[in-house]
Amino acid sequence: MNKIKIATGAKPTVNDIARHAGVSLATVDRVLNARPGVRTVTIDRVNKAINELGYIRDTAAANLARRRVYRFVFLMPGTRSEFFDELQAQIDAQSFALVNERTHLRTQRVARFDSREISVALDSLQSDTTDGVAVIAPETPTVRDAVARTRERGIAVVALLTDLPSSPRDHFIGIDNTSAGATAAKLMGSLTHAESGRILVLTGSRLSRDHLERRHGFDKVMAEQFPHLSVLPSIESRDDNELAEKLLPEVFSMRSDIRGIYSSAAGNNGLIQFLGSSSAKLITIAHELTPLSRSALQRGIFAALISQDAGHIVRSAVRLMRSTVDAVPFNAMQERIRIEIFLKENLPPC
Amino acid sequence: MNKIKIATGAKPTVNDIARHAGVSLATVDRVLNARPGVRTVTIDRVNKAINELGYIRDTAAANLARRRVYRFVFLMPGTRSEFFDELQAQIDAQSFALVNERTHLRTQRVARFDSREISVALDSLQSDTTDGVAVIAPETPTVRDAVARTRERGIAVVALLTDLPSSPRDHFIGIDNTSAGATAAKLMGSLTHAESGRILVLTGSRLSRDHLERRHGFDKVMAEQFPHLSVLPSIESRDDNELAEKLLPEVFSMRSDIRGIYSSAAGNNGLIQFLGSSSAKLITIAHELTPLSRSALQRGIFAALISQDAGHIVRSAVRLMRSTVDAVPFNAMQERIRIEIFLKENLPPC
DNA sequence: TTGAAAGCGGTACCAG
DNA sequence: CTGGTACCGCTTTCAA
Repeated sequence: MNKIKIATGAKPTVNDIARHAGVSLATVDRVLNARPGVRTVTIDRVNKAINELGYIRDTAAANLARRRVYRFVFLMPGTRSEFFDELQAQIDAQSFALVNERTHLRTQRVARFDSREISVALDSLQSDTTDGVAVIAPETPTVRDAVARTRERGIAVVALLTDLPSSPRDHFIGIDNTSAGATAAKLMGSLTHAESGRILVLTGSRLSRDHLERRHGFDKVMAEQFPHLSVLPSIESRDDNELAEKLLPEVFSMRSDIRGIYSSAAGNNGLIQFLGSSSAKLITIAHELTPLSRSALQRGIFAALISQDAGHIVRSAVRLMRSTVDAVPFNAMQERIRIEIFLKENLPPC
Repeated sequence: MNKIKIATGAKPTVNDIARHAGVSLATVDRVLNARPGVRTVTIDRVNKAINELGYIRDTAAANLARRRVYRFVFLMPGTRSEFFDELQAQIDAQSFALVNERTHLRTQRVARFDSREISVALDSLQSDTTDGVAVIAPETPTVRDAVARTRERGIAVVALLTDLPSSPRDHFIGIDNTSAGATAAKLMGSLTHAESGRILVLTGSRLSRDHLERRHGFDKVMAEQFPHLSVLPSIESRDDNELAEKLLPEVFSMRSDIRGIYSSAAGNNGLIQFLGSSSAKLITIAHELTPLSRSALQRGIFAALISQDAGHIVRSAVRLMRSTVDAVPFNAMQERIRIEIFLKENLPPC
């Protein structure tokens, strides 16, 4: 069975391989890194030694000798939101923590959440200064082509938050938004003990794939499991103030049978303001754990929160870009971003 | 403000420090590692250079030169359960993944979940073969003393799953079980739409601190928020079969007003068996995402699951043991284990 | 097609 | 108390 691998106690090194195969260090290295200029017979000898000794390359030492550094950029929409701020904070934190892992992070913001601008930004990335990019972008042909060009230049591309399945991105890091919407619906239906009534849905940009998916998942579960509650058409506002001061008061003055609100967008400021001053007894479910939403949950203004961990997303993106450029495998389980549910009871401290 | 740190582009190395301070490499190393035999004035010169150049030590290179290896052991109760199996699987997976991070993991099982045996196992750990231990143990004076002795021998000790707050353990890796119980209660109360009725609680060992805490958190929230549902005294069984074949049928034959079951223990096998064959319409909430519980959730036998990520726990334990032995800081946010809530809708695929 | 030797950023032993 | 130097495991010229 295990006649392979002589357990000498110590892990074999390139020197052991060289000696065992009767070649020099340089040749072992050539084989290890698939460099040209080695006879097939020699390659075989080296590989035989590698297998027999059970050699595993020490990546830390290799990176040291190679003076390898990873230069990654996070391409983010200029749109401000508490969640993007949190993401930015996590990038900065990692950026600092990663200096002694030879990994450099930088953030680049494009003015708007716009295919054209994002594609220009992607095209401006040079492979001699950038090894990988994590991009938050809508799924459009323009973006798809820019992603393809970027990868062709030898830059790893990972999609953040919203997937680009039609693009040749290397990985997607984020949640399944259809499931997230479905989860919100299940919570909404369970927490609302009314016999009947309506549910209001607040959405971000109707153009954004993730919001559509959330809405879709939400509607499906509401219809299937909670038919006594009917879901109103989405309302979309350009900014938080407009929502609080105009749209919401308008809707509530017209209808008195609204039992719950599902806010699938990122900004909750206006909503929280409105709820704080309103006397309506509502079940409100929103997305993303932020200082504002945490406080709303704690005060009972929000009933539940669906979230994705910004720190995890950033760390995952870095690991995946690294494993892409190194062409090494990664731990799929560790990189899976969870759809987190927060109630007041399981809110992490601090 | 930032007159410090000359941005030469490249990160300064020990050589730069030595040159800048006008001393040798060896002296820089002595200062860096707080080794004796350096004049205060020289120490100051070196530290000045370190600050001026903004030196950050390359841990990978240091570990290479030092030929440092980390040898950690996971001390687990022999008690089998799906969750412990998952934990074991994650340890094995990490063990493999960590070979080229110079980290060796091994598992040691004690026959029973017993203070005495655990303390004997801890005492048998030698600091020349072990750098750290992650231990799952009940909080007793015996364990506390063994933990103290182990740390005195220079071995890092972290508590897994159940905290040992009165022990001098270096870290606790796990969830707040009181909050976990509270979360279960909130879900139970929300998902049970009955006007009145009783809730059955199944517990593991009544001796285990985490089960007591879960029960406590559960009772508190039930009493405060759902007074129309009354919680029955815990029932505890020695094994899963006994539960399914004797205890549960007995209870249900005596009471017809049971609306929900909260299983705070780890084993769900017997419970699932019983529920599968029973016709009672119940809301059941259990702990830990495992193949069995996942399937039960998917089939609607369980309404919700409270869980903690075994992979995360193992990775966290390793990182914390490492940062303890190296006496370097760690990222508290990353090490915080979340109280995860799973509904059918947000179950991760696969 | 192959090998010798000089590092990468640190550590640690030995001499002075 | 301080400096010189070999070396950790691997990569990379430069010659042969």
